This record gives sequence, structure tokens and C-alpha cells, in this order.
Amino acid sequence: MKKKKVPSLVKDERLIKTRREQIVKAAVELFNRKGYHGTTTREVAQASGFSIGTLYEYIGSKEDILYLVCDAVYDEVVEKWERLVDKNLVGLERLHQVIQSYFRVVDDLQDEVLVMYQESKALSGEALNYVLQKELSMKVMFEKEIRSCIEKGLITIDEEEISLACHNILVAGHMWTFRRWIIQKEYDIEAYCDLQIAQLFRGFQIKDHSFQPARSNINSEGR
Amino acid sequence: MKKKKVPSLVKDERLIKTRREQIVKAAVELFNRKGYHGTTTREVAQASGFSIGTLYEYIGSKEDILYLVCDAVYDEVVEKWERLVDKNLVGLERLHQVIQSYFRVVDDLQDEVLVMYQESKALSGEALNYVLQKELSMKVMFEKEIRSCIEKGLITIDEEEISLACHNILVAGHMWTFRRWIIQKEYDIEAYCDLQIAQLFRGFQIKDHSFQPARSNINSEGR
DNA sequence: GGTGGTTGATCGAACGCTCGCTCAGTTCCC
DNA sequence: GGGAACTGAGCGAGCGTTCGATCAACCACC
Repeated sequence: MKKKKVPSLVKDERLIKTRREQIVKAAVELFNRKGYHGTTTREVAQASGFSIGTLYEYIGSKEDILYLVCDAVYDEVVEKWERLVDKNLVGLERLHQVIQSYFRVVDDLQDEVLVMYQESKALSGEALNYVLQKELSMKVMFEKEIRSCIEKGLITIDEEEISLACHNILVAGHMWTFRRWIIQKEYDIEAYCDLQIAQLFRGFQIKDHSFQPARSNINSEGR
Repeated sequence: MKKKKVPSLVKDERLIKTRREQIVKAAVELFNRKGYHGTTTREVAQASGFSIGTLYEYIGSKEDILYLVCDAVYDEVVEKWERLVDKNLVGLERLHQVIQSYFRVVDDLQDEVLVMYQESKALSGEALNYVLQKELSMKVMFEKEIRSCIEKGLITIDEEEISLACHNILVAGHMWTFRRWIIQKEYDIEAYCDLQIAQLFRGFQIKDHSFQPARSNINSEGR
């Protein structure tokens, strides 16, 4: 018995993963359009391409869907974000590009980001904390970049303003998706990004006089 | 027949108003805590102090409650706001104080503001547009103040940045309520207000060199 | 002052419906 | 032919909403 396929006691792990990805994908679109509470499990099932019964083979409850969505979305955002950041950059150029990448990912994954920020509050207990923690960790990423610039002597900024600056970046991204009918009519993402970063950088006393935040151009690798 | 009381064909208007205020007050608290979809009409009735049957004497549907809430909240915010603004101020001091007043009202009416921003999207059609229009008009108030300062030659700011600046103020207020569990741990409202205004004003080229945005102190009339 | 009638405010059981979720049965594929 | 994958009718709970019953206040009339 060399390769006797073990009759798995559990269901095929890969299938579970695939099915859950289908569910998440359908759910993101629905939650984005109708909200978590406004979406029924039947709708999720139908949009995923199977019956309500099958849906419940892969999830335990409706809230599980939201949890899967938030979890996946966060990972997707962070992963895409990290892929966009140019590892060769240092100093202010790097800080600039990290923020720029964040805005671009937010624009690229609008539906996902909106759900992550808006619907996660419907989660309860553990799951809610878990997701909010993930959100916080994005803020920490910005904080690290800013502190790195401070340590290198590139900028000066009041200690109490660091955290607020990071909040403002996060929220600026969130708002791009949240009230799109207002902002997105006036700006495209690159203009929005440039203006927000310019505003943010005015809060830094910049010591590196050679630094000039370049206007955005489409030089990032494709999405 | 001097004072013959006319048997009113319609219900007592004043009673309707009072009852609706009761309903709105209870609903704000519930919507804030559990969201619109997460709140039942029975809960609203009980929290308002009467039965489900009576509730429906004063509203037409559940969505009516949300509409009443959004409408009332907006008016309350604007009214309190206008009362806080010192009419004697002009120029940059006035702009500064208008923004400061906005933050103070937002802090004072946290629950209401959060519901206004977060739950209004559950409205449909006309009602949604109506509320969004009211929201937009708050932004316009800031815009007017900024343009007034520009016309007076007090500040210079890129035309395309004006709208974004106003938008950022609104969002900063929203953020104060939306992520209160994290932000309000780090700052009190006055510190938050000072820092946000400082950040905003860095975006203006200030021509009036005598202007020094005073640190907040509790000099406004009591709430 | 007592009485019967009218009115408007309030109540809560009940209705019809939709929801999240289950499970006995079917289909599909190795 | 056996088990994994899938189905959808059906369940009970809970939802928004309705409506006939109840109650207190008031008025006209004797």
C-alpha cells in the first residue's frame, strides 16, 4: 500500500478553501451593496453558485461569512500593499511610496475595503477584536515608517501628532470608499493621493532638502 | 361663542411632536448601539415608553424612524453649532472658531453624529438624497468660511484643495465618533481639535502674521 | 350631580412573511 | 456501489405591521 488514498475523515481541505473563496467573493459584493444585515444567506448562496444547503456545508453561521470576508479582505489588502511597496526605497521616498501604495490598494479594492471598515462592527466578541486588531496593525505600519524617518533625522514631528497622522491616513483611505459619491466625483485617486500626502507632509519639518514628493504617475507595476 | 374649542379633525400636533421626539431619542441610542437593522421596532417602542401599537400611531414604518432620527440629528447639530459660533469674530479667528465649534458639537452629540453618518445609508430614495444633501450643506459652510478668508486676502490655498480641506474636517469629526474606542483613548476633544486644526492650517499660506491659533481653553459658553 | 355617548390615545394579541438554519434524500464520480 | 458533494422543502423564531378592544377625559342633557 504505497499511495493508498486515505479516505479523509475530514472533507477535502482544498475544496473547502475554494468554496469559501467563492463564498467570500460573492459576499463582498453583496455586503458592499446591501450591507451585512441587509443580505440574506440565500442571496449569498445563490451568488456563490450553489444552494443554501451547500452554503452551510462550508460555513457554520451567517456571521462566519462576515468573519471570513473581513479576514480575507484584510489579508488581501496587506498582501497587495506589500507587493506594491518598492523595497529599494529608503527614507522619505519610502514613506511617500508606502502611503501612496496604500491609497492605490484602497482604490483597487474599494468594495473590500468598504466592507472591512463598515461591516466589521456587526461581528461579535472574539471575531470583532481580531479584525479590529488587524486594522490597528495597519496603522502601526505607518507609524513604523514615520519613526524610521525621525530616527534617520529626516523629519521632525511632535510625538503626539504621530499617531494622529497615521489615523488620518487610514481614514483618508477609508473615506475614499465610504463617501465616494462626493469625493470620487471631484478627484481621481492619484490627485486625491497627491493632495492628501502633500497635506500630511506639511506637518513634518523636513530636513532632507533634496526631497521633492514626485507627482504620481503610473509607474507602479500593474495591479 | 368666543372661545368655542374647535374639535380638531387631526390629532393634536403638539402631542405628535412630543411623541416623535421621544421616539427619536430612544431610537438614536438604540441605532447607535445596535445599528438600524439590528434594532427592532418593539425595542424602539419599549425604550420610548409605550407599546408597539402606539409607536405606529406616530410613525408610518420603521424607515420613518430612521428618517426622523437623521432629520432631527442634523438640525440639532447645525443648531448647536450655530449657537457656539461667536458672531463677533471675523477672518481667521472666525474660521478657526467655526471649525472648533464643529468639533465640540460632534463631541457633544457623539451618538447622534455617528448614527447620522453610519446609518443614513439604510434610507432609500428621496429620504437618502435629502439627508445626504443636508450633510453636504455642512461641507459648504466650511467652504464659505474659507473662501471668505481668501477674498479678504488672509490666506492662499490651491483651488482644488479647498474642497478636500473641508472634506477632511468633516471626516475628522466623523472619525472622532467612528473610532472612538481608540482615538478617544489617545486624545481629549480639545487636544484632538487643536491638532487637527493645526494640521489643516499648515495647508494655508497665512498672510495675516498676527494670527496665532490659540490653544483651546474652556471659554465657550456652557453646553 | 349623575348618566350616556363620543372621542382620541393606548394597548397587545395576532397576522403574514422572511429569516437563519437543518436534514432526509438525490446526484455524481471514482 | 459507496461515499463525498449537493439539494431544497421545511422548521421555528422573530420580524414589521395591523386592528379591534380598552380606557380616561370630556361634553350635553336631564
